Amino acid sequence: MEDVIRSFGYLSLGSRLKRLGEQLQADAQRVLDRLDVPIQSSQYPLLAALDRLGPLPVGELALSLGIAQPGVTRSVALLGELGLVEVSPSDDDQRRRIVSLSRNGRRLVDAAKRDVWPQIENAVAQLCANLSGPLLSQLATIEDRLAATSLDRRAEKVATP
Amino acid sequence: MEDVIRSFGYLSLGSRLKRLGEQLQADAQRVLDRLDVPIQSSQYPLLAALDRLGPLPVGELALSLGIAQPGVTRSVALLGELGLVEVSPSDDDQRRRIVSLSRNGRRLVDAAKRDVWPQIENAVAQLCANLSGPLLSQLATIEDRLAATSLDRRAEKVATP
DNA sequence: TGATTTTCCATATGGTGTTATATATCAAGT
DNA sequence: ACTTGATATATAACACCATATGGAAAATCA
Repeated sequence: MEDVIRSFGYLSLGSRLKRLGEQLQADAQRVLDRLDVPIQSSQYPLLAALDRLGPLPVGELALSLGIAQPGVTRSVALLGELGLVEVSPSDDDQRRRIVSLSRNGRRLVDAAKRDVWPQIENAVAQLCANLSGPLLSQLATIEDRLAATSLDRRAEKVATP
Repeated sequence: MEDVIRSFGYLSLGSRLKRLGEQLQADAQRVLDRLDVPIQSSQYPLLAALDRLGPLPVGELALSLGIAQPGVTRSVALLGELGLVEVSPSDDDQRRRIVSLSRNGRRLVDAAKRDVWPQIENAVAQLCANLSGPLLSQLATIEDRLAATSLDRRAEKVATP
C-alpha cells in the first residue's frame, strides 16, 4: 500500500513531520512507562524546562516550549494535581503564576535523567545515525528504520549492552 | 527565551517534529483558505489519496495515510457531510465501505491541484532549499527560516513572481 | 487620580490523533 | 448447517494543541 503522505514530497511535509513526531512520542512513551509514573511523554518537556531553567511563569514556559499558552495552563493543572509541580503567585505581579518543580517533581526528573532519558536519547541518536543528504531522504530512512525496529526496542538494546 | 525542545537534541526529537509539522500545517491552512472551502489542511491528504489511488475502503485508506482506522472513519464522516466524498458498500464484502470522491470532491481536488498545492509545494521547497548536514541542523535552519518568513508569506511571493 | 490600554492567565470550543471495545460480516472447521 | 475465529468498521473515551475570548491586574497617560 503506497504511503501517500510520503509520495507527495514537500506538499505534505507538515503532515509527515507531525506523523513521525507522534510515532516517536508514542514509542518514547513505552520507555518512559518503565518509571511507573502516570504521565504522558508530552508532559516531560514541561518538567525538563523547569529543571533546566528554574521556576517560570506560565507565559514564559509557553515560550520556552514553543507551544500556545492554554496548553501550558492545562499541563500545569494536570501536573499540579499529580503533585509534580507547584504554583505560587509572583511577588511583584499578581497576574503572574510562577510554576516550579515540587519535591516529587524533582525526584521524578532526577530519576528520568538518570534512568530513561539517556536510553531514549541514545535510541533516537542510533535511529538518526549516519544520515546524510536531503531532508526528505533522511526522513524516509528514519521511517524505514523505525518500521524495522521500533524506538522502544532500540532503547532496550542500548540499555543492556 | 531558550527553546527547550531544541536544546534537548535527540531526546525531544519527537516533540520537535510534531511541533514543526503542526506549524507547517497551520501555515498551509492559510494558503488553502483561499479556496473558500471550509475544510482543514489535515483533511486534504485523504482527498489526495482518493485522487491518487482511486476509491478505497476505510482500512486501506488508513494504511495509505499512515494513521489509525478510527481517524479515517471520522474524517470520512466529516467529508461526507460536506458532500466531498461518498461511501458505498462493497459488492463482494458487506463489511467494507468504499470511499470515493464525489463530484464536488473531485472539483475541489482539481482546483487545489491547480491553484494552491503548487504554491504550498514551492513554498516548502523554498523553505527546505540548500539544506545539508545532520538532521538536527536542518531542522534548526527550517525553524529559523520559518520564524523569519512564514510559509504562507512565502507562498504569496512564489505565487506572484 | 481616573480612564484607557496592555498584559497575563483561565476557560470555552474545535479539530485530530490515539487505544480499547462493540458490532457485523466473512471464512473455516466440524 | 453451526459454531468459532478472524476481519472491517464504528463508537467511546482520552490526550493534546490551536484559536478565541473573558477577567483581573498592571502600565500608561491625560
